[in-house]
Amino acid sequence: MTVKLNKIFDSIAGNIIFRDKSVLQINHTPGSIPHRDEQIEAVASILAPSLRGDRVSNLFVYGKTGTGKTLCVQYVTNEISKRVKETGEDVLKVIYVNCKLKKVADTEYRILAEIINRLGGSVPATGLPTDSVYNKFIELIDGKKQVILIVLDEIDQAVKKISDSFLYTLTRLNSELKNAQISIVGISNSLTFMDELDPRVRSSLGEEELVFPPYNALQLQEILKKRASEAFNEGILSEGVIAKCAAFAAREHGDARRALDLLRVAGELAERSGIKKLDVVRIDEANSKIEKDKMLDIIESEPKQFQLVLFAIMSLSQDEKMNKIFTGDIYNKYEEICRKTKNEALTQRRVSDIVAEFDMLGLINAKVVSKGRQGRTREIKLMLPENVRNKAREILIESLNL
DNA sequence: GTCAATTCACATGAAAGAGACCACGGTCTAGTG
DNA sequence: CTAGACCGTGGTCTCTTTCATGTGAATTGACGA
Repeated sequence: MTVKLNKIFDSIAGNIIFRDKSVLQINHTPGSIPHRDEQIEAVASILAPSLRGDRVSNLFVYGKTGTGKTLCVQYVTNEISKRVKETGEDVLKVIYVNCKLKKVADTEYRILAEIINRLGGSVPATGLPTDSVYNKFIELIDGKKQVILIVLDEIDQAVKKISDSFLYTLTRLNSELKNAQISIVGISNSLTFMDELDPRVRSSLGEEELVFPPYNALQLQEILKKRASEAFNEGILSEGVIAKCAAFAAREHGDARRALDLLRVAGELAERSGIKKLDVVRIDEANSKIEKDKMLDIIESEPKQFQLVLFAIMSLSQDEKMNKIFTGDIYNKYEEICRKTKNEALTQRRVSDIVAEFDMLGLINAKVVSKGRQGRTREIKLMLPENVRNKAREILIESLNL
């Protein structure tokens, strides 16, 4: 229905650039997945026994973002559940959980609760002891003979937050089940993730492993061409646009998602400025717009204390004579700002962590340096590009009502 | 001049507290027959 | 008698604080040449 509506609206708006923009959206599932035949086959052959209701090996999938991991696994599992439905036997359930989604599945409890909810049971979002949730889970699935295939996407994020013990519990759950069987498919962005796991978990979880290599520029081009032909109207794309997009994305470790984003945003930009052609310049604009939006989004959605700290950093780096900023400076400035704004100041310990988090987010670049007798600190550089700073300032001033 | 000890200013860890949520079970209250 | 309102308890989760320990090189100061 929404697709239909979109089409109507688009045609009314005299849409000349896009034919079907949704093709470029991240949640779009394409009909075919180029350059991933090998991986799809591998996944399929590992998961195939589930069709007979047999337990399948736990599978572990690595690969950088935008290499099609999630897509392939979802594709295969969809096909399998389709097959199962055709045969009419109810022997398999596939549950997909994205562990990175905050407030949904980023703790042991919530992941479990999410799984149960997907299975049709109901579990409150909070309030129950974890082991009683486990019992409920067992009760729910062990009623009959079946295979539960749990796909844990971005599993590295989850483990980083909550230790690997829950994976261990999950893999060990099979011994408590009389009828049902659980298999786990873990999807991870980090290639070194497996090394950091507890050896017991590693051996039980990593029965099968699969690596998704990044796409190279040529492959990206093909993917883009395919999608672009569906997404854009004829003759919109200028020469070299696709190639440029692919090149950009290939630089970012072959991230196809990034490439598609780039193309979409470029299209939107062209549309908004009323240009009837999508040329190479637009890609550059789109690239910087994506970067900018990403940063501003992060800044805006940050909690108050984080914003205060960031504001302190920004004020300091605006000051010309401060060519190097250290943690101590930030803390002093931060305290001063808190006093002025009647906010309560956090401890230095906490601020130190906040600074570290900004570093992770890429808003700043922090390097631990030792200055001899002057101690050890982080040397901090603000990474916001010039064209973002003013806007960022505005956002901060607004939300902190300075 | 050389070399180890010292020292600074935090980094980094671990543990525990505060406060917000929430479920569950028991008790109380008001409405109903 | 019963449904719903209203606690109290016990659980999770996030953000912090408190207490402890770690750390890399400039500086110091003792030592020997």
